[in-house]
Formats: sequence, structure tokens, C-alpha cells
Amino acid sequence: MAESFIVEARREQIINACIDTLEEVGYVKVSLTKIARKAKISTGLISYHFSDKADLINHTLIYLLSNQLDYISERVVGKNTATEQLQAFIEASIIYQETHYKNNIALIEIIFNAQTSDETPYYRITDEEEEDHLYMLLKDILLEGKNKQEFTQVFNADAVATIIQGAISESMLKDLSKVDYNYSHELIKMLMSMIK
Amino acid sequence: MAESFIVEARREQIINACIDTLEEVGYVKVSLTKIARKAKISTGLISYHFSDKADLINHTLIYLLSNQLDYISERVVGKNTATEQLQAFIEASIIYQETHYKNNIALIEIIFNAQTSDETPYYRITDEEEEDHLYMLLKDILLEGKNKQEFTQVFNADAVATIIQGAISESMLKDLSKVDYNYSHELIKMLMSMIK
DNA sequence: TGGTAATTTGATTGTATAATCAAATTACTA
DNA sequence: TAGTAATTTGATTATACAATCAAATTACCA
Repeated sequence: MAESFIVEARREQIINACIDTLEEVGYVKVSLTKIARKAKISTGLISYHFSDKADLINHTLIYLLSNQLDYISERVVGKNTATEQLQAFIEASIIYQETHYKNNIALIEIIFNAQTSDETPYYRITDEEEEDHLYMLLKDILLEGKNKQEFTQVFNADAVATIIQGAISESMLKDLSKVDYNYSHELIKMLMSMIK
Repeated sequence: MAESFIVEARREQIINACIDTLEEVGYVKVSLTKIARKAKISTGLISYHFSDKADLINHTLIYLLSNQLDYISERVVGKNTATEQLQAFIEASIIYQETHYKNNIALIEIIFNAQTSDETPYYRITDEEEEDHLYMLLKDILLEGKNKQEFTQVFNADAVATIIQGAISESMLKDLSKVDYNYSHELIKMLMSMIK
């Protein structure tokens, strides 16, 4: 359907304006008026395509998460050993942050501010249904490495996956370009001495 | 001065009401009216004691940070070896999160939302003047351990300090009580195999 | 080409907000 | 005790916002 194409293009345009505005002014000051101005459309048009502000934010979150997941998993699959996969996972995660700065800021702004309809902030949700795909991918790599005897140290895969995710997130908040060492490289080196 | 005492007590009361309200409704929905209601005072009184909303948030942030720093450093000093100090640092950090849940939520809400007068979010500030006291404490422990040959592996203290801070922050977002392993214990074990 | 449905506008409505301030109350001092 | 300063109230002001909707415009099909 031609209409479906127009609708999809418009929705994506609005989502991108939402990302830009989030990066510029932050979640607290984001408004439909500002998003509309950024997209050069009227405010009513946003309401036509999204049921309300929360709906727009939700779709923006989904868009950002799937972008990030695609980028990283593309670079992990195809690697043969768990060691190479783990290395690719870390490198891709950190490079994604550097090359998709705007997306990352928008993601942080949403995760630390948006709330579900029952007022629970997203960051306080414990993934009951294991919906954190990146976490699952990471844990699978660790378990596979254990199975195949690539990683010979005794370690708890959940704990190590959490440590790795934390180490990656933390680097998001530091300006790595202003640092005199290669964080990605250091992190991989340290990790290997932990599990190999 | 008697007035100074009253003023200090009132300011602390308002700061505590601010923390409670942040934890309950989140930064986006926090308002002077709600904080005043929580403290059972009028809105005007907040304006009398703080120049504006940003000023109140700033003082609340300072209060939260110094509380956390005091708690952790109290448990680190007195330990004799760098190994013990590092262990105490990690244990205290994680226990603080579990026992001061409300403070931690309020801290997250502020750091990921408040902005300086030139609109820069706090979390995007690169600590130019090394004002992150916890980071400095952690890095000092690592360097001391290196100096005293307690930590014999080759490692970059900045990178490892960042990894540790990330691993601790990440655990803040997981409900550790719903996990079947001792994260604090696993983290320390993994770390020691990295640096010892 | 004409007509219907989809898309888009922008003005309007109701609500929440931060900050101000005159007036009331309380604390302190001489 | 009287008077002055500090503290506190709550109504008011100005501003920003999300959501709605009638009207205008555009796309599509027969």
C-alpha cells in the first residue's frame, strides 16, 4: 500500500526528530512542540501518527534498541570462536557508542526517565522475561566458550556478563577520546585474564 | 546563632523531602508543590530557603554524594593492605546501594536529568578537575597495590578503575536480591584474578 | 475528471508549573 | 513587655504544555 509507505516514512521522520530533540534538550525539556518544530511539521501531525507522547517515546526506544542490537550482532555472528565473538562484542559495543553518539544520548535519556503506565521507571524494571537481547547474546558467548573449553577459568556467566555490560556502559559516560589509553583494548585484555 | 540552626534544620528537611519525592515520582514529575506537600510546608518556604528549583536540586545532589563518599571511605580507611582496601571498597559500594536504596534512586534521577546553567547534563560532564572523589579513592588503591607489589599483573589503573565503577553501577540497576549468586563476591574474585 | 479517504494544519482548551509577594505569624532582643 | 527581624503562608502571575478538533489540503481510485 502506498499509504502504508507514507505513514511509515512519516513515523520514522518523527522518531528521528524525537531523537535529535532528546539529544539537544534532554528528556525533561522535550515537548511535542519542539519535536514538531525540529521535524518541520505541525504538532497535530504527531498526535495523528502516535496515540500520545508516551507512545512516541516508546517507539523511539524500540527503534534505538533494535538499531544497537543489529549493529552489534552483525559484527558477532560469523566469528568462529567464542574468544573472537567476545572480542567483537566489546569492540562493536564501544565503537557503536562513539559513532552513534546521538542515539546513545537519546537512549540514556529515555531509559532513565520514561515510565510505564503504572509509573515504574524503565531502569527499575527487572527483565523478567529476559528481554535484554544484548545481555542474552553476551551470556551465550560466555557459556559457549566454557562448553568448548576456550574459557578454562571457573566463573559465573551471569556475574561476568553483568561486569562486562557495566564496563561498557561506564565508558559511555566518559569521553574516551580524551583518554590516553585504548579502553576497548584494555577491557578485552583484562577480561581474558579473568576467564581464559 | 539560633537562626542558623533553624535554617540548617529546615534546609535539611526540604532536602530530605526532595529525596523522598524524587524516589516516588521521578525527576520529570517532581515539583516544588509536591516537595512542599511531602515536607508539610508551603511552597513559598522552599523559595525562601533555596534561590530556585535548580539550587535545591544542586544541594540535594551534594548531600547525596557526600553521604555515599563518607559511607564508603569510612570502611576503606583502616584497612592495611591494598587488597583489603579494594575488597572493602567494592563491598561497601554494593552494600550502600542495597541499604540506601532511596538515596541511590534519587542520585540516579538527579545525575541523569539535572543540567548546569549552560544546559549541559551532569552525566555528560567530563570531570576536568578530577572531582569524582570515589574514582580518585579507587584509583589510589590500585596504584598503591601496584607500588607495594600486591598487584603484580600489568594493568592500566584508569582502565581498571573504570571497569570497577561500571561493574558497581550496573549492579545498581539489577535487583541483586533476585539473583542466585553473590555478585559482590564474584566481582572481587574476578578482579583479583585480573590484577594479582 | 470527480469524489472519497487519508493526511496535515494551527488555533483552542484545560491543566500544571515556578516564582513572586503582601500579609500573617513566630522568634528574638533590649 | 514592646518592638524589630526572621520565618512562613497561600493567593497570584505568567508561562509552557499535551491533547483535541474543525477545517484545509493532498493523494488515490474508478
